[in-house]
Amino acid sequence: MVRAVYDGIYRIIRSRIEAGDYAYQGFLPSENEFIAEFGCSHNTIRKALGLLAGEGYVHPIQGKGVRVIYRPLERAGFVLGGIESFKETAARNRLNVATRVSAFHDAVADARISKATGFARGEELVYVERIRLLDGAALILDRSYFLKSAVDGLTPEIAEKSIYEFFENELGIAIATSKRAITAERATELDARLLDLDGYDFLAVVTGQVFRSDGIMIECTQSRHRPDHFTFYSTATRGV
Amino acid sequence: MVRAVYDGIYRIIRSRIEAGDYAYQGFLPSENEFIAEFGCSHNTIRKALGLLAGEGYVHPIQGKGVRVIYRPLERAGFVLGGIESFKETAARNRLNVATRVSAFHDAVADARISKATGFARGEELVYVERIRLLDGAALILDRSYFLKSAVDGLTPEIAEKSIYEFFENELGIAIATSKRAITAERATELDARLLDLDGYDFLAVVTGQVFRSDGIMIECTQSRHRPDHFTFYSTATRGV
DNA sequence: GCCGATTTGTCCGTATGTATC
DNA sequence: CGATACATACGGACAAATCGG
Repeated sequence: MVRAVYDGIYRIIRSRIEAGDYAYQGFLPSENEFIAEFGCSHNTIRKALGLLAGEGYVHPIQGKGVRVIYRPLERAGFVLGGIESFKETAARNRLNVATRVSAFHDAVADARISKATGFARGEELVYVERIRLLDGAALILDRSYFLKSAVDGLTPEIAEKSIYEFFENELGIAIATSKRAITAERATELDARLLDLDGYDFLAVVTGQVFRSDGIMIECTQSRHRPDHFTFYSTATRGV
Repeated sequence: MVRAVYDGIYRIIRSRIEAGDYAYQGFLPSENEFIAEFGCSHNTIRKALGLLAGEGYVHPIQGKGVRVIYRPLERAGFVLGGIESFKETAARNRLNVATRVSAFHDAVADARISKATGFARGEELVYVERIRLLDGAALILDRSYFLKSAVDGLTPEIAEKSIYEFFENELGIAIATSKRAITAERATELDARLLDLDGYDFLAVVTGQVFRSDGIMIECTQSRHRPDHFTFYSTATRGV
């Protein structure tokens, strides 16, 4: 895929910030300096800087400059908040990761499922239950409903690897938008049976809907995390 | 403050979506139709639509249109994920809300505080501990450090009302960016003493940093929520 | 399969407003 | 006041995806 100009510039500036080339609390070069460096237009630079601001790397101040507010994360754990798959996350954190599929069967959205997931009543689905292991400990329980028509050819073997890779490489599906809700809940019998709770009797729960690039919801997943390995990061910006 | 054109258009379209004028899974009018309606340029409409997409209201599909993916929330609780104050949230949910200040004193950032909050060592701070009551039940414990130089004139009486209103109206401070991390944690002795835990022994914890519009961090707050009243919403978009 | 109309995506150049110093 | 820097808005051009004939 050929990348857009603004995306390339965004990545370059982001990597410089992460490398510390631009100091925390310092200012980036001005927009005009970037225009001179990259040979692009005002709007293109602004789009790249807008992405960085939206992700909490920088903060623009009218009349002064664009301040760097990024610092490396201190607490270990999963970096969420953007769209990042389990495998990507594990790789970033250099952990030994495995997935075990504990259930895999078809289902039809009845009233209960429809209310919980947002799929329409009667929709044909596939139910997948996965356990995520880090360095041998079962830390995450994923319970997913997929839109059956969208994941034709999905097997337990594929689910053990990465369903996202299957989406993108085999089915050519581009994931675009996802919505998540984070809550904290008491661990259930099922959680206790499938996870290494290590004394914990509560979990951090992420319930998410995934939309294909044509806007159709194709997945609703509930991820139940042992709390000591879970952190969800989020950045918000108020319209000035 | 005079609002920007794109912001007004964004609000109009958003309110139509929330009112159901544009159906879930249906398409918005095309960009050209909006241009005709609002009498503005292509880019201005795109900026408004970009805001809606970023907040999970719509999902644009190249060559087809902009699909509505918003639906009213089902689960009661706090709407977070954007920047919304406790009072705004309570008003939206029509709850009877009160705040009690349980501690209020100056502090200096030592090694421990500096590591936990991100304030520099030696920085002069104000520590504020607040309990949020909904319909008489103590559900949330807020423990905040403020940059002393930025909140001059802050009193316990003001903290009982809204510190954000104090920021914006008295001090003329505009809050711009905030970063948050969500975790689930075991309730402490302090939590049990100050909150109505109602049998729960764990909490949803939001640790957040607030940046003033000049990019300086002025607040670091940890909000500890009883889990049955807490939900954090988030929308993510993967760069196509 | 091709072509043309429609729609969103990207990029440019320019102008003007507003805040900071 | 002027210089600098970010913010907003416009108009135009072309690319890419979709859909219907």
